[in-house]
Amino acid sequence: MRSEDIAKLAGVSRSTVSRVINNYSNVPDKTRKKVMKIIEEHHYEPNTSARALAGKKTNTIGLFVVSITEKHNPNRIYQNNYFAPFVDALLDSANAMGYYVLIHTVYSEDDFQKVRQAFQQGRIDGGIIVGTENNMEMARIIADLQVPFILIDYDMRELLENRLDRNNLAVINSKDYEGAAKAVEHLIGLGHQRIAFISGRQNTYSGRQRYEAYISSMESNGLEVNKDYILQGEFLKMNAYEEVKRMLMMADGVRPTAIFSANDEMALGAIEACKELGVSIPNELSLIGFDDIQVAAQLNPSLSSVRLPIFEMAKAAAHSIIDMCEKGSESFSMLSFPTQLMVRESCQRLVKD
Amino acid sequence: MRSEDIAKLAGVSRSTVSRVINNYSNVPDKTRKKVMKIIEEHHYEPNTSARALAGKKTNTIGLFVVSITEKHNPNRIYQNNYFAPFVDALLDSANAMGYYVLIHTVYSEDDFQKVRQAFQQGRIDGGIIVGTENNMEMARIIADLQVPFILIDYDMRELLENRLDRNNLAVINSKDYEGAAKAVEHLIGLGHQRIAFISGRQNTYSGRQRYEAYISSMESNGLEVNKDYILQGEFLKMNAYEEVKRMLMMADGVRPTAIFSANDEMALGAIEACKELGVSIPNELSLIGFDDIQVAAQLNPSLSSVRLPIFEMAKAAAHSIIDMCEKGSESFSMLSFPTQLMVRESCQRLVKD
DNA sequence: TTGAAAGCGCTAACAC
DNA sequence: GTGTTAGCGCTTTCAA
Repeated sequence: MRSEDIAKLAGVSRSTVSRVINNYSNVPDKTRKKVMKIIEEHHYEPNTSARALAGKKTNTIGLFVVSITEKHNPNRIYQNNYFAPFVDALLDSANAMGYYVLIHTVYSEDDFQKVRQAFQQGRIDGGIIVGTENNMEMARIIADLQVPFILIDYDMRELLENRLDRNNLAVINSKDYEGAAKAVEHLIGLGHQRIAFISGRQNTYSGRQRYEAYISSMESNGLEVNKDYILQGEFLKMNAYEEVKRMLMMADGVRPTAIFSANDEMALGAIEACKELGVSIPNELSLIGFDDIQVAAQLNPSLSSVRLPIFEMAKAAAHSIIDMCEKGSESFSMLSFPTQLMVRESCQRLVKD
Repeated sequence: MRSEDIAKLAGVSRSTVSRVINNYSNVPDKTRKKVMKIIEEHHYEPNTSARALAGKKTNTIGLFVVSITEKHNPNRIYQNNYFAPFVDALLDSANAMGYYVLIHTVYSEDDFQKVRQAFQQGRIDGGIIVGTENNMEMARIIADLQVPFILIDYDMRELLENRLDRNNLAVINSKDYEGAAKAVEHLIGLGHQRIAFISGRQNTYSGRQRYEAYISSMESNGLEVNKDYILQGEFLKMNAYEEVKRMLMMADGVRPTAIFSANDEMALGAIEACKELGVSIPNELSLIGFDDIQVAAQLNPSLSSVRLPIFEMAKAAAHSIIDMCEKGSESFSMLSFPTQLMVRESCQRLVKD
């Protein structure tokens, strides 16, 4: 069934059918109704390719999930408690606004070509990029596309240094720095002074932010930053487990009394290490994670963690990209969402002895 | 940059460019190379809409995630530990085969129109439907589309009764019945006789299968099926929590010694109820769940559970649908994947007293 | 082995 | 207001 068939049945021309479909004002109510009736009766759907070819939008946005370092991580990105809800909320919002979402994973630099391809092939009107790395090279390629795009969790400073604050480009971030600072301050408030930090990957914006917040919160409170207390966890549970175990076994006399982990996944590794060495949480060691993954609240003791407003971010991303697709954007924009410290059982006031 | 531009630069006609792009055999190596060079130099990508309009495939498959009963459940489908890895694996496989994936959620009967629309608008070559319900009405609509489609976890008997074993249609299931039977037999093997069951939604295939397996395993082992021991959990943690609490408080003298829960989510509810009532797992009560969600292994005590081969199913779905899109299918097909019982700490041999 | 030309289903500029 | 017509960028007969 094509628009011509509808036209014939309704006794009008294809142009009129097109005008009805596209809600043009210059068609009288009577004609509109007549045409709509036929359309509905026959479940007619205009062919998207033909519309796109004739200059219309595709009403499709691309979501590219970049996860290069995790290419060989069995615990892939959708298992990842950050991306799953992000994808969920994004689909919800986009679908509710009548948009389709094309999702593509990017597990290698090569895969990244898919982003460009999806545009050049005319598959999508705009795109969103979210991932475990925030590669400026990629950001530049995207910016050069001159097409609506949203970057999730990118470093504004780097973006500005590279003059990537272009039109049709937007950045949506969470306030990781603020969240991490809250976590460290909370521990300090409980009397802790020897606070260890399990670091994430430094090639991610959030990894760097959380690290910087730890350092500066310690320093601004006059606390010593002990290098032995800074563990390289790479955001991976396994690494954190090994590192925490090593630290607890080594620093026997002067163990830290608290750990701030740059994500919950690594906090789980820390918990395992503690269990193995018989170190009690929170009695002997307080622990705070980051991300507030689902398990956090279910653990025993439940894990304090910094919650990111993933849903709000995804919703904002959907609205923002669709807005840009439909109206274009005359400016660069940036949104930054606040975090929330979820205080649970894994932290305790330090008892002086 | 259009094919005509490439043609001019290469000194050939658009037809020849098209032949090169589509890998036709009747173009000499020399010409092919010449054209390819220009294409690569200019990062030319043929417009998908134009190709589709001219009769080619879109190389896009649709993934429809149906979750009608969960429309208002804050803990939506992607949080769902079943769908997240399914989506992950499907994307992986499809993308690796050069296919794009269009994902759409279906939260209402109305939304279901999107499935039909996606086809009629020419957005996708084939589709996969996965969800929390297995509605025969929907299956029929899909079958009538006469287009490559895969149904995940549908009841074959119902499908056959409705004569929906059509060409271009395939079903991929997990052996829930077998898995549930294994779980119950395991408990029986540990000496349990009073085994309670937390039931899932009966409007799902897996919900029914797990229920039936429980009943028949009990009966075939000569054990009494006590109606008070069959709890309506609806696959929801909250319901399970309430029901288990009610049962434990009521059936005080003759408490069950074991519980088989139709999913892990509900097992978590059971754990909470036990904790509250001071019932020790596994000392006083053994517990097995279903799905083997990520938390299961991390709980203390860790939760025994039946693992579904989600990844394998998703991979099979991707391969199968792409195969159907490319070659069509002259028959109906069905694949059924085995489950695996993960024995952990939440079950104990019954000590006779 | 190659090119010319028709056509896929739609939109939009133009004419009436 | 409405119809006619010329593309949009590609594939694919058909003819050479």
